[in-house]
Formats: sequence, C-alpha cells, structure tokens
Amino acid sequence: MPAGERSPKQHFRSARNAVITSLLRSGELSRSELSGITGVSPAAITEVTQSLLQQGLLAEIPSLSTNGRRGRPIVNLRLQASHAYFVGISVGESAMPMVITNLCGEVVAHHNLPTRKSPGHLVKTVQKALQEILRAARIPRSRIRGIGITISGIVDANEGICRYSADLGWRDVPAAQLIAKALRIPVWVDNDANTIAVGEKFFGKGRDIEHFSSIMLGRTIGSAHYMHGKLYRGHSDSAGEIGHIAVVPGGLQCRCGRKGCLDTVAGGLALRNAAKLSGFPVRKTRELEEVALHGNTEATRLLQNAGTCVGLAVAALVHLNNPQCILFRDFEGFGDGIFRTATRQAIENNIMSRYLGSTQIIFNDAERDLLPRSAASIAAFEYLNSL
Amino acid sequence: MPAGERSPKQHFRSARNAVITSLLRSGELSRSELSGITGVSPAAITEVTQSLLQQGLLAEIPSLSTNGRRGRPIVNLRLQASHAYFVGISVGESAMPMVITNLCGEVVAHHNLPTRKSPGHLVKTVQKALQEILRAARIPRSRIRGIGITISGIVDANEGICRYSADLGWRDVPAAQLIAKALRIPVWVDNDANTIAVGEKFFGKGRDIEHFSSIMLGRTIGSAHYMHGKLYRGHSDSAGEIGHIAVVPGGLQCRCGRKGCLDTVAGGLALRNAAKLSGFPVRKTRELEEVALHGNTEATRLLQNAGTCVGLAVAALVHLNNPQCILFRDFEGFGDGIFRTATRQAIENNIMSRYLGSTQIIFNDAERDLLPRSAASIAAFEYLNSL
DNA sequence: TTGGATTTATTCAGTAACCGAAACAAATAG
DNA sequence: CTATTTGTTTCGGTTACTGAATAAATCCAA
Repeated sequence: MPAGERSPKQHFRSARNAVITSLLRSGELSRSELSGITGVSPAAITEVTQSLLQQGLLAEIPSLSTNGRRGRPIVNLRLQASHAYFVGISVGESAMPMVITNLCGEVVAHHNLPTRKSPGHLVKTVQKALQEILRAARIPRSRIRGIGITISGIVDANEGICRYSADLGWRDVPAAQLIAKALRIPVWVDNDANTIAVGEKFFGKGRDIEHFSSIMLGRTIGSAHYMHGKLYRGHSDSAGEIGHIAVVPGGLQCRCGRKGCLDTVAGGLALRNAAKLSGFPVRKTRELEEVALHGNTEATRLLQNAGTCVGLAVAALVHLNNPQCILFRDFEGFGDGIFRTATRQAIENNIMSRYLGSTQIIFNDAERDLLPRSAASIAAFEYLNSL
Repeated sequence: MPAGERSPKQHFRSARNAVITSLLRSGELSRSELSGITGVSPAAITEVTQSLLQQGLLAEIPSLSTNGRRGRPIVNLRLQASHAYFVGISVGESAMPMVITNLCGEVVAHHNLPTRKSPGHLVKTVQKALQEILRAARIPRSRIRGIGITISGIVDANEGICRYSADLGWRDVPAAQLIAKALRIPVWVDNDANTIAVGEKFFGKGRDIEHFSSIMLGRTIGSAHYMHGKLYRGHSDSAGEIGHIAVVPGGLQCRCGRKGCLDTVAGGLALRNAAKLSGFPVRKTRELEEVALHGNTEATRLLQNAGTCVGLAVAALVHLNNPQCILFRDFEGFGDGIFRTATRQAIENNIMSRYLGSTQIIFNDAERDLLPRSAASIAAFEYLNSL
C-alpha cells in the first residue's frame, strides 16, 4: 500500500456473481444488505436480482413481521433451492455413491451405483440410476444442470480426463466426454482432494475463508489449496500432493516409486498394512485407535508416528503458504484419538509462534455422502459461474 | 471444463493493463501484434494506445525499413522509459544501496546511503541523496512516481510498517508513512524475499510465468510465490517462510526460537558459524566452497548437507504448490559448486517423476543492485497498475 | 389523522470500456 | 496503375455498471 492514497474502488468481477456468493454464504439477505456487503450500487443490485428472479434462481421472502422497525419493510431474498439440481458421483472407492443436490448444496437423493469399473459400464449405470432417481424424487430432468465426478487418481480436470487411477485400472479415460455425450448434461471431473476442497468452499467451513488448505485423510493423503478465494491447481494440475512429501529418509516403498512418502506412514492403507505386519490385523483404521486405547503400544506408536509425520508436513505447508485455516477431513475414522492429538501437537510444535494465533486447525469427520456431495458442488459452482 | 461447451471469452481485467504488461514483456510491439497477444479488439487497442501516447507513457517507433513486406508498414510501440522513474532502496544489509530505475526497470543511477540505522536518519539521508542523484542525472523530480523499500525482517506491506527487524533493531516502524510524508512521493515497503520475487516478475525470469516460487539464498533463506500471475502473501502476510521449516529434528537453535530450522543448516550466517566452529573461519560463504574444493571434507559435508536440506524443503514446496519454476537467487556466492549440485540433486531425488519434466529449477547469482532494483520495481508495478 | 421521518427499493440518465464491422491508409507485386 | 495485403482508425452498439432523484412502505408525533 502506498502511504497516503485513496483506496481504489473494489470492483467485483461481476455484480451477479457477488450476489450469488453472498446469498450462498448468508442464506437470506435483503437487497440493501446485498448492496452493503458486495459494495455494488443499489441500482445494480435491483437490476441483477430482477433478472435472477425472472430466471427463477431467486425467491423473495416478504418479511411477515415488521418487528417494530420503521421505514419500508425489508424483502429478503434467497436462492431458490429447487431451481437447479446437480448430480455428484464418487468413483474409485469400494462403493460408488451418487447423490442429487439442490442449488444450495443439500442432498435430496442418494443412490449406490453397482461397482462395475469399466468406463462403459459406468456410463450405463449412471444413466439408468439417474432416470430412476429423478422419477422417484419427481425432479424434472431439465433441472439437472450439471454432473460432478470425483475420481481418486490423477485427473486432468481441464480436459475431463482421468489420466491414471490405480483403484479403477483406468488410463487416459475421457470420463467427462463419455458421460456428457451419453446424458447430454455438462460434466466435470476432478480428483478427490480437489473435490473435497470445493465442497468445503461450497457448503463447508471454507465458505467465508479466502485462503485455506483442505487435507483429506483417507486410504492415502491428499490436499488442495484455496488461495484468493479460488482453487489453486498448480502449473500442471498437480498441486496438493502432500502425501508424497518425503518424511522418512529411506523409508518404506511408496506406490509412487519413491521411498518414505507421507502416505507410507500415515495413509490409511499403509497403517492397516503396518498393523497386519505387527500381528494385529484390523479391517478399519478406527479399530487401530481402539486397539491402541486398550493398551497395544505398537498400535499407539504407529498412530503417534503417523500423526507426527502429518503434523510435520502440515507445518511445512503453513510456513510456505500461511493459510488462514487447515481443514482436515477424516475418512478413516481416527476420531478424536491418538492420531489427531499427535497431529495437532506436531503442528503446534513445528510452526513459528506467530502462526499459532492466526492459523486455525479444524478436524472434521467425513460424513457419509461427503465425496459425492462435494462432487456435485463442483458442477454447482460451474453452473453458477456460467450465469 | 464441461465436456462440450463454448469457451468463455477470456476477459482481461483491463485492456490498458494488458497492453502495458505485454510491452513490458516484449519490448516493442505493433498495435496489431498487441491485439493478437492480448485478445483485445484492434479498436480498443487504438483507443488505449492513443491515451497512453498522449500521457507520454508510450512512444511510437516508425519502422525504418519495410523489409520487403507488403501492406501498410508497422508502427511499433514501446514504453517510454524516461516517462517515469522509481527509487529503490534496500535497508538492513551492511550496505544500504539505493538506485533509480526507469519505467522499464533499468538502473539509471546508483548510490550508497550511509548506514545510519535509525528511521529518522534514513529519512534524511534518502531525502538528501535523492536530491543529489536527480540533479546529477538530470531527472526532474516530478518524474519520480514512487519509492520501493525492501527490509529484511517482518514487514506489514499493506500498512507499510516494519514490524520487526533484528538487523536494524526496528519494531513497528511506519517506514512508508515516514518517508512518504517527508518526500511527498508514494512509498511501498516489503520484505526481501517478496521484493526479489517482484523483481523476477518485472525484469527477471518470472516475466512470462504464471506460477513460480522465488528463493533467496542469503544470510537466511526466504521465499515467495507468484500464483495466477500475482504475488501470494498468505493470510497474515507470512507466506514463504521456507527458512523456518524444520528439517533437522532437535537441531541447532534458530533465531525464531525453535530448533533445526532450514536456516540453521543452510543460511549463509549459519554456514559461516559452523565453519568457524569447525576450525576454519571464513569471511564469505564463497570461501567455504573454495575450501571444500581444496579438499576440506568438513566444508564439503557442510555444503552438501545444506544443499540437501534446501533440496528437501524445495521438494516439499514442489509437491504442495506445483510451480512451473523455482528461481533461486544466490546472494552468498555459492556459485556453481557443491551446494548447488547437492541442492539440485536433492530436489530431483525427492520429487515424483511427473514433476521432473514440468518443473524448471533455475539458479542465478544475485547481481550487485538486485535488491534495490527489485524494490524499485515494486513501485513501478504499483504505478502502472494505478494507470 | 395527517404530515414528517426513516428506511428500502426502483427508475432514469449517464459513463467507461469494451466489441464487430466497415472504412480507410499505406505500402508492394505484378 | 491496379489489385492485394496488411495495419490502423472510425463508427455504432452493447454491457455493466454508478449517482441522484424518486417511489414505496412503514412508524411516530403533534
């Protein structure tokens, strides 16, 4: 900032967009509140909201009680949830959940796709399932404005191609195109870590935060960054690979070809493997926490080591990117246990004191439909951005 | 990207800005070339360039030779270097270099300020030096459009305040305001790592790169990130603190209060300290490379260890942020020696193979006026952005 | 009960910053 | 000298705003 100069008029890239994001954040707002929040002139707000009302994207809520306030009564506005619906699908897990969400990101229908893994099968099963769901939920097909798909693996989101997925055995599958052609609905594809981050931005804790990193604790560990309010993908769409930061010199072999990656000590898959090798096989990582709690010192050690390594990597992330917030999503059921405590401690012990007050660390369990719901929110964002 | 949809028309935030940045990059361009590069219509290019010509910011260069091409001859445009000048000052080193640059970022005058460290003295010496330089270089004072100051320490660039500088003994010094008030010229202040990055963007290797990280190898180690073409400062202005990533568990005490930070094994200050403790004191880090080259194994070990640690930290940075390019600036005179080799090797050994082809690692020595020149470019950017 | 006072929303005229199409300009090849 | 080629400008129209005046709907106080 120059010392002694007028603040340049903040110019939103579009008043329309500002209105929509504000309503998404706050739920209900009057026109004058919108003007205040966005900095857009009342005149423009009137114009924009009128057009959105006509399109059926907004609804007016006349305030019933005047609440003893004087002046012209407020007319609140909100997004018309039923104006648009989105499909979200998560492929690549053992299950293949699919949901329909409304414009506000609420799940209105849930379905489990049969787990046939060929792209051709996927197209057909999605097509069939969608028809059934729409009939059951009485949603007109024309209201489906987009489909979001999340794939665990390497995804070229720009081209809509799954470059490689170990889980699915896919290589260079143009998933978006395949499904878009079959269903004649716009399709977006992204990897799981980015998808989760988009979900945090749309309906999660990231809604009001400009700079945050989202970290997915699953079979492997992934992350994604929101910076300046938008998802940062990196130069070649490969940002956020926190799971492959080297944390143990000469450690275990990783699927990526190198050794000692964070994934090899803190990924759910690796933890269960280690438990098996130590003689107490577990089916879910949650059981590992339970075993540790019952006095198994090796289990405790594994979890502490995992948490410490995650904490170290996150501490590096904090130093490099100084996010306002780290949003963990626990897909493994660690719960509020040894792992989480070790992680939190390792972060706090390894960041400079001046970050301590300004960096929120938030752990959240991944509720059942989080992945497909987040996938749907990719489509929702794109729809809203396209007018 | 949706599968099957029109690509939305790329909209530069301002044609004026697009023209300026294109000319900054390419030096000389015709109007039609500008239209092609920026995607702005010829009509708009005419209007914008006309207004810039009138303001004296641009100059026309009629092509002397027609080069046998048919058609109307090209009239090239370039920035009028003498239209605007900027002051750049680096405070906090042992020396306090100050330069004047023109609009194109070329240094037109150099001066060494006396190293009195109180803010009050700084203001007075800058004032005096500026007067002399302007007279000597015959630059009218009105052409000085801004002053950029780089301070090694913690800087609140937004408020123009130096929060803390160990070198200077400053705490909460409103440097920008002090100087702006005294000289009546807009002043910007930033820390050294950010300043270097801005310089890379203005006149260095970062000109054409959307996402890059700049790493300063000096008495300590700092970094800064350009993302989406703009400097990313983080939530609380503290991004880029790569020097304080923990790399040696339970390592040496760092000035930041914790132990084993990258700075403690790879910062120039730490390296010279370690050399002294090992019984071969050196005055410059360059000598350490020389000593190592002459067979001192301890020196070799120190440098290799330092390089490896830097490489590890940078590898983490690559995984997290996937920049197109890492731009090292060597202020310590390592040169193309053991340190650099170890760094490069550690990076290559610790990033996933898919980054290898898409991540450029570039080492550059820091030429004499790099810091003040970069500081001036902060002011230049701000001036150009303000129209 | 009637005329402010007050607050919210709309209308209207005006402007900056573009774009597309067409016109215009200046050179050269033939 | 004319057609061709390429670069630049002009012109009319659009979009997305802003500021100021105005309308609308309520409360309050004389």
